[in-house]
Amino acid sequence: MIAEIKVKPKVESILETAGEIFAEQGFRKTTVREICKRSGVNLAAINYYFGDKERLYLAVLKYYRELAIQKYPLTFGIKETDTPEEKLSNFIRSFICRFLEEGKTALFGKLLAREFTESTGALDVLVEEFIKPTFIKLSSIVREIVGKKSTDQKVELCAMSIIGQCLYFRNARPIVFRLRHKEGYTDEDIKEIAEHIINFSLKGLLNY
Amino acid sequence: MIAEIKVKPKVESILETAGEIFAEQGFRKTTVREICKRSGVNLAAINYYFGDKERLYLAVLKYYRELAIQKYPLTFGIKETDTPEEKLSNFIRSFICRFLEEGKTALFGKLLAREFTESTGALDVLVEEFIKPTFIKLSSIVREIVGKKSTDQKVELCAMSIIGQCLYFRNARPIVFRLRHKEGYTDEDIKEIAEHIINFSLKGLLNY
Amino acid sequence: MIAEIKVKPKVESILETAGEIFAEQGFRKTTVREICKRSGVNLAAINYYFGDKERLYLAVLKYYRELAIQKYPLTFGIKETDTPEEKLSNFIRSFICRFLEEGKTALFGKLLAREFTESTGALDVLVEEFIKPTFIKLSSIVREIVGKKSTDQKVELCAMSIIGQCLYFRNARPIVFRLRHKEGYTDEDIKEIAEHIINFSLKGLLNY
Amino acid sequence: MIAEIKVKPKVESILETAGEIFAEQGFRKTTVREICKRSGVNLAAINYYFGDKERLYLAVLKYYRELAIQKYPLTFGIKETDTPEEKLSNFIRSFICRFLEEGKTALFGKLLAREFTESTGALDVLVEEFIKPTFIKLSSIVREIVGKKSTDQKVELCAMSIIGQCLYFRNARPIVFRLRHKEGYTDEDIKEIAEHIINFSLKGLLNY
DNA sequence: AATGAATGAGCCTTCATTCAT
DNA sequence: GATGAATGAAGGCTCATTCAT
Repeated sequence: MIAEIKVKPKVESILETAGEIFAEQGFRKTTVREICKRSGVNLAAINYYFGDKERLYLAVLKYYRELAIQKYPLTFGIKETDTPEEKLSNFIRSFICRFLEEGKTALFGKLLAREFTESTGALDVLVEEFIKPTFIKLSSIVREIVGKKSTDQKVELCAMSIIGQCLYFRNARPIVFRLRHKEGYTDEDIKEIAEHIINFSLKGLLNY
Repeated sequence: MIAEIKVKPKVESILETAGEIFAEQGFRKTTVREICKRSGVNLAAINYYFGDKERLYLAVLKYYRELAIQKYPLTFGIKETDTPEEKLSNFIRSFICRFLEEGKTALFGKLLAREFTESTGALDVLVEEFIKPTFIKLSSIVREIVGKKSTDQKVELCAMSIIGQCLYFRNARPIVFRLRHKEGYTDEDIKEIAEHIINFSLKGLLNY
Repeated sequence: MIAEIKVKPKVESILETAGEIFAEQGFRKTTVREICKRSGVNLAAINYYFGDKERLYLAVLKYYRELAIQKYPLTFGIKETDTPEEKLSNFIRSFICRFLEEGKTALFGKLLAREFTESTGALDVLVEEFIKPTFIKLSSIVREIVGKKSTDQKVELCAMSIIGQCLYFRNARPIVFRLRHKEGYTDEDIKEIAEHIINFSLKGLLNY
Repeated sequence: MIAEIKVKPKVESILETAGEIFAEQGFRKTTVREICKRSGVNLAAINYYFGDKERLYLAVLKYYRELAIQKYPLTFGIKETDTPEEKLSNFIRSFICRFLEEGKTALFGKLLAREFTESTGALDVLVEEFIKPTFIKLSSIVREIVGKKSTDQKVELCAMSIIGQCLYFRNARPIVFRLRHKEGYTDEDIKEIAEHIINFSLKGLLNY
């Protein structure tokens, strides 16, 4: 029946298209005209649904964040019964997947990465709601591994070393591909990268 | 003699100012108007000297790259007589300084970082002339440390782990500062970060 | 009974709100959005009830004209038994009150004043149905005072001199307040103005 | 010679055209597009020369004010040797001419009148620099006529009565023409109006 | 009868670029 | 060689209006 063909609500369609374009071109370069055109809606629609370009951008960020969290919950697939080393491994695997995999969730990573160099004011919320919790989670795992003797300062630096490695493969993608003469990560690549970071980091944490 | 007072050529003045603004605001947000105003030159000067905004940007990149290389040669302060571990230490210290220190050279780091997310076509040259040599240098050091048994693939991953850590502290600056409630790195901070990465990485490289 | 609580019809609610906003901001600056919002009706209601913004405006003008006439009939509180001088005095007092008093009726004065500088096509009707009768009334009073010797031309000029004075205190309000460093007319002010105009005009009419 | 044909500077051309349109349609209704089109300049010219629409408007006001003052100096053709009555007569004649005559100077009157009902923020300056001086001038003449016994308050009201009459014939123009079935004032009309107001007002001022 | 959703036209402004001198 | 004057293209946004229900 015709009635069953439920059209994807216009709002969602705009959010998705806008997300792609924002991720690809950045906030400034992106024009609302293009978003509307590619979404098949009127130029005034963005004003109608979101108020203005900036609030659309914030909505996009929120939308993709939800999507990302839904697929990769902030627990990072960690069970309380895991050993500290297992926890770290799971964290890294989950983190890597979240950001390196292609698809909608990777898009959030792209948007996030853009905020680092071209902050639009949305960064504060993102840090508070997304990055900080992740960082705290990782720090607690690191603490379990290095034990109580280490200073908080050192734990923090170690956590950053781990995050830094993971993000490099996502942020420096254009570089990596140029060095490797490739055009994308295969699932195999991703797995290999994750295992490497796990191995490298676990050793790095020894005797801290 | 009056004649000897050589005014800094207009071109150079534009390059410097433009670099600051590009680094601070990114390519798109930067307007030629602002560059001209802050350089004290006519609005048409940029088109006259450089053709257009994009070619000015490329010139800026080139200019600051020269400056950076001049201050921190691509040898990274490494002597052939150093032990492999010393070489790595020196490399990391040099790399960290190059990108974390404030001043004109750090500016190149900023510009570079922007290219990652907001590539303007200049990236190819930068990779070839700047990033690749750096990466090859680091890889050869890693190779010395892990020995000949390891695969090239593994060496490459290790090199990336090291670069990733170093760059995190520069690219994720806004995050780091938000997490630490600070506003910049002191010389002490930079030193501490460098030593941490050296320590973490040397252990990470064990038994590869 | 519930049924007896007769809600003020939506149409009237719109007319009142619209009148206030039109008077305050003028036709162009006023947006249908604001009218709808402040009236608590749907954005489409105005087009539904009135056709478009302009026809709403005309309806508003008509609505407030009725209200004004209802409160201050076009007789201007003049009795046929009054002496000509009493008639003029009453006319001026009534006219001044009509336009200087605050409240809904003054609102009509505001709308009218706007039509002078920002005519929307409604002026013709207003002149015919409202201004002309007033002017004819005043002219007949003036004629009674100056006697039959004077020309119609002169009578007309005198009537205009009187109207001009009255309107000045309403149209030039922003100026008057700036000159006097006040923010509105008190009842005392209005009375004083009326008496002044009566006095000034009666003398002005002598020997015409 | 071609060289002698001195083109009217573009800026002035814009000011003139803009003045006409602003006077005719008001600030809001006027579009920069139309101004540019009728001035034969590019759409961006207004931004280039004036910054934005509002600053263009202020420039227009200033331009026409200068023109008006140049033609009708603020002395109002009054000599110190005149009797008070002559001074008032000259003031009124000058004032009437200034605002009723057709042409560029009348345009300033139009713009001024608009500010009364559709103030754009420029009113403050206009009051201070133009209206207040005029009012003070008139008040001093009135004072000379009524003598020292009268209160300042009464002098002020009388001055307003005079101004009110004069302005009525300009602001209520559309009404006057509709009542008289005419389409403009002839020089004869203007003269007659002036003499009427002089006569009416001089008598009105008696025994104050 | 009444409305929430959606639209089209148009406006002001900005910006890189060009042109005449 | 260098610049002040001027421009064309495009962008974000606002607003009255319409349409499907």
